[in-house]
Amino acid sequence: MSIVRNGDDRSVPERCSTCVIRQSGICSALSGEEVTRLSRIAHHRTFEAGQTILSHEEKPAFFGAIVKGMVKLTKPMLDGRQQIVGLLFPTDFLGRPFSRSSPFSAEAATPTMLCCFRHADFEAMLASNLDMKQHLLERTLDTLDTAHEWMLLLGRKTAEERVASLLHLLATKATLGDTTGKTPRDGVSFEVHLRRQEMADFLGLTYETVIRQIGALDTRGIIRMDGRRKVTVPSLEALRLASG
Amino acid sequence: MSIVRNGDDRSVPERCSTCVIRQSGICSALSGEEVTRLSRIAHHRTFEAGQTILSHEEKPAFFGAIVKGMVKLTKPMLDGRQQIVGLLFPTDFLGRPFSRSSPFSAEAATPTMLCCFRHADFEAMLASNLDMKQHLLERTLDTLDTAHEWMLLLGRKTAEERVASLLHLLATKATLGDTTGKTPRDGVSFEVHLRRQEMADFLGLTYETVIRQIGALDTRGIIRMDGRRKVTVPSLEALRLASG
DNA sequence: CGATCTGTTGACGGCAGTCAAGTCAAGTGG
DNA sequence: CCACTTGACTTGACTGCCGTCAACAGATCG
Repeated sequence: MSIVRNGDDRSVPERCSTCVIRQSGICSALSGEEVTRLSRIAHHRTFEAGQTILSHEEKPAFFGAIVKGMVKLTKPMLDGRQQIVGLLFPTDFLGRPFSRSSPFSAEAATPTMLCCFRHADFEAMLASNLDMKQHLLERTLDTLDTAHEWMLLLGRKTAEERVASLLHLLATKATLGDTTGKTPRDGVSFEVHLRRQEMADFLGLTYETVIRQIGALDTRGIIRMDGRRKVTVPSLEALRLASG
Repeated sequence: MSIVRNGDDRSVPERCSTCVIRQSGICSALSGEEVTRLSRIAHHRTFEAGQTILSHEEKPAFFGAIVKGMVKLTKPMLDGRQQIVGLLFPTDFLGRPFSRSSPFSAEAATPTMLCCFRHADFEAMLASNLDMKQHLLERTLDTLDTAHEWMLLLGRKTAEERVASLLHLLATKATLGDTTGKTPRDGVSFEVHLRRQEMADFLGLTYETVIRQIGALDTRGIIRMDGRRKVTVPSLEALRLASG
């Protein structure tokens, strides 16, 4: 095994065919033979929590697929206000093809592993592989749908509904991690890896308000906090109702 | 000329090659020969202001490109709150390919003309025409970028900054209509075709607040209102600064 | 054991929402 | 032509949700 430095692990994925995101990542559009070709231009990189992956307005060096962890996309204002415009989870695609500069910056929210492709390599592959382009188009359309959902949240939902929405999203993503295949009817537990300030930046609130609304949801029995990070949701349906 | 009924003008565009959006619409990805093919499956439809084009959660019957007018995309909540998640202008693409149902409803905000393609026809054309798919992908990525901009607005901007941002957008779109080719240094005038409530639904505010912030921008000299719809912007740059 | 970062709680204030009149413009019908 | 209606817009008074400011608690680490 090669030594892994943060953000700079150049090792080639040993076998794309056994990769955890092979079935649903951008590479799922490829045939077995093509994946072999892909493995030649792909390399894994790891990032610590808090480490910057792409900087706003800079030309990005690479594209990537999230293999493990969570990535947040943020847009800044001149005076320091900022908004998180996207959260990426395993199999999600990171990067902005066909643009000179990234319209957002990307930061690892948890320890993260990416499967990266150099800019030129990836766009060449896109040009020659139609299924991959199709896959990327469908992914982008889905991302646009979720962006619209969050616009509804930011424009019209109350603070409590916003916090409930975020926790519902995180609960859902955490459940997906389980390979049991069934949705648990009662009791979902998971860890919130976002700090209060990050939750606030995602929800268009202040971190004090996030804290208070978490408290309110706890009091109402819709969630149960166990320490600062562990959340238990007795009923996903109740949480969904609370999210508007 | 055939008789045009609202929303039901089935006439074939006489000559796509002379269409106002030929240079930059979805059809700009097509060669001269292909456009001839396109003109066989395209038909124009007109809509009055306020008329519904696509209903939320219903299977859309067609896709289209905006030829003239303005279309708003809205997402509703169960209790009546709603958020406008997109405004479409000439050359913009309307519809959600690869989805059984539309995640938003579309309504004509002004008298509007669309160039429509039936669902099946369009997806067939998309499958066989790679440049068209490429064009749609790039358009979708651009749309996603603007959605991110509006998330920043909805999450972090003040009421005055929001109203200024919308007026700046409308001023810019109105200027594009001019074929002078140059950006006017001083004095842009245009009509706001959105009602106050619609502006509020786009900005995540109430219509009373929109009215007050328009008044505030007028008082500050950043815009000048002439009646209820006519807006004059002495300096686009000043308006941009006021929009955060 | 202090330094630092994150999270929590309380007091207070302001921006924007809510509620309620009232104005204006356009249309309708007697 | 005028009374009446309707819908969009405007203005004012008041409220409250959430932001601001500040103090404090816990956790982690050198």
